[in-house]
Amino acid sequence: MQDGETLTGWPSEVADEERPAGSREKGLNRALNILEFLHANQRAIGIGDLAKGLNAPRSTTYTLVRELVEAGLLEMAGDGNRVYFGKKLYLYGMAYMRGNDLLRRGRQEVDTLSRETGETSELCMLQSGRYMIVHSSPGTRPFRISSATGLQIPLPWTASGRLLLAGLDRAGIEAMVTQDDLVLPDGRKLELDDFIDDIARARVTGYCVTSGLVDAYTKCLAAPVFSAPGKVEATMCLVVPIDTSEERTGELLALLRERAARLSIS
Amino acid sequence: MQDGETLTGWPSEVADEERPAGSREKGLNRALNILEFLHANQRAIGIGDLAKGLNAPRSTTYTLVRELVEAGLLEMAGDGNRVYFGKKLYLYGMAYMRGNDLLRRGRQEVDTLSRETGETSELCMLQSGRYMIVHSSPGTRPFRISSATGLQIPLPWTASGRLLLAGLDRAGIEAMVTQDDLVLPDGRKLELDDFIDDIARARVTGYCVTSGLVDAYTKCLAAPVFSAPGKVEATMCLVVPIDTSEERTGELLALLRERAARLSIS
DNA sequence: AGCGATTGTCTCTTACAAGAGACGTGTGTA
DNA sequence: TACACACGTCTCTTGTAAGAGACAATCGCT
Repeated sequence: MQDGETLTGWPSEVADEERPAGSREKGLNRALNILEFLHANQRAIGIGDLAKGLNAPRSTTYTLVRELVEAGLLEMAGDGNRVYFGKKLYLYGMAYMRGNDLLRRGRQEVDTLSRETGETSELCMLQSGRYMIVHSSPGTRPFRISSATGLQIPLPWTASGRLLLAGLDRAGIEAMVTQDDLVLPDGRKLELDDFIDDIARARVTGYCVTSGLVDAYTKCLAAPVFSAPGKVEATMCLVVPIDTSEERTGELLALLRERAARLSIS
Repeated sequence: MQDGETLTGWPSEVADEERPAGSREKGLNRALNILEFLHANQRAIGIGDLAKGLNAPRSTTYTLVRELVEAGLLEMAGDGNRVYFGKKLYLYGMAYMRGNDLLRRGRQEVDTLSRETGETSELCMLQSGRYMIVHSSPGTRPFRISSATGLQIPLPWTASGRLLLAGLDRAGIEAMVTQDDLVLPDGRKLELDDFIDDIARARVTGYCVTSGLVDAYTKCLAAPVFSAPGKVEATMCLVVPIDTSEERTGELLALLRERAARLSIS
């Protein structure tokens, strides 16, 4: 470890999953873990630290990193022995965006919305069963509420989560949330049944508002983006201070729903 | 093959390289080839076609695709059995951009420059020894000269190529170009010595202009972006009609060099 | 200088993933 | 109805890549 800092944000999915023993691990998985680890830490990491952080043998890690660097998925960072994402990933990412109308237009709508309202606005999607902020535009308030794009958050913590699951039946929903997901950051525990009720309500009303869920100061307004009738592909949401007036909340919600609906005509 | 179309743009690096025999291939490499293949074709591809296109066994391809989809690097495209890039790649790509000042600022400069001049403007870098368009902004002419980002082009075909190699000695340059690279699209053959002279001249003057190299109708103006004194990290370039007047060319070049210099202060 | 920790490379073994191929199903067409 | 061809899944074998560990070189500390 170059600095005293411990490696925070260790994604539990990366390291453990079901681990039969100290058995061998496939190279591809190791490589995927490396990418995930770099993403979680958002900075260049030394190869040794990478091996430590992932419980991977040093020799293997060196080999993999070399291959990934040659392929252009990783690059050696300036000072010499640290690695971070490479140009190839940037290119693939741009290709994804080009090939994905919804994402491309969604980013624009979110940027516009946050400029018009001054509030933080986000585009969210499901990513392998978890809620994910795909694009976020910070807004102009003196104290911004910002969250990193790519952050994965338990579905029950968010308004968007309630909408994203609106297409599923009870069994489907249960399969998507673990017991841990129902525990909020401040320790409160949600009831699964309440959550399912929320989802049903969100499906009917076509929007969802939550207050003080992930933290005590914010309210979250979300509206669904449909890729097909009944199929929620994404959500747009606004993150506003919890003391925002009823009236303004109503205005914002109407605007948000209009924009989300516009995105849906795909 | 779903449609009658043949798979064009088969990247020769992907399929052959040195192939000892019908020997086994590492899973990671196969996966990297899949990504490269999708990038070359810029569209969703069926798993069967993927296997064909990469000379990979069908069973292996199914397994790999499943793993990559689970990891989020790939996604099943709408209709069911085709795959394309996934959200994870988008996120990694954005992380790369965030972590890379030069790229982030370079994109902005390029966009600005193309808006101000109305000409096509590009940001170029070296990517594992090849010239690559990292970002491109189309300009406002009725007939646009556009090239896909991520396209890899032989270094001797471009003005930027001459600048990107400005930091290398003769041996270094020779290592970067093959005989094939010296043959232009219209069949003309460049002399290696002429190319090396061009590079030396570009190093001294701090810019490079080429006319009618990749095609007969365009002129290419390029200026270097330095990451350290003498180290060319990228180039900005303008693609203009070949009959652009001396005077306007001079103006554009001056503007281009100013902007590239601004990027260099890093 | 003396010590411990880290870095990058290399060798050798064996656990296991890549691949061949069979199977059942679905789809288009003659 | 029969045929040819794709798709998706499964099983079994064996070639090989993951991993353990040794090594020299370098770094940072006292």
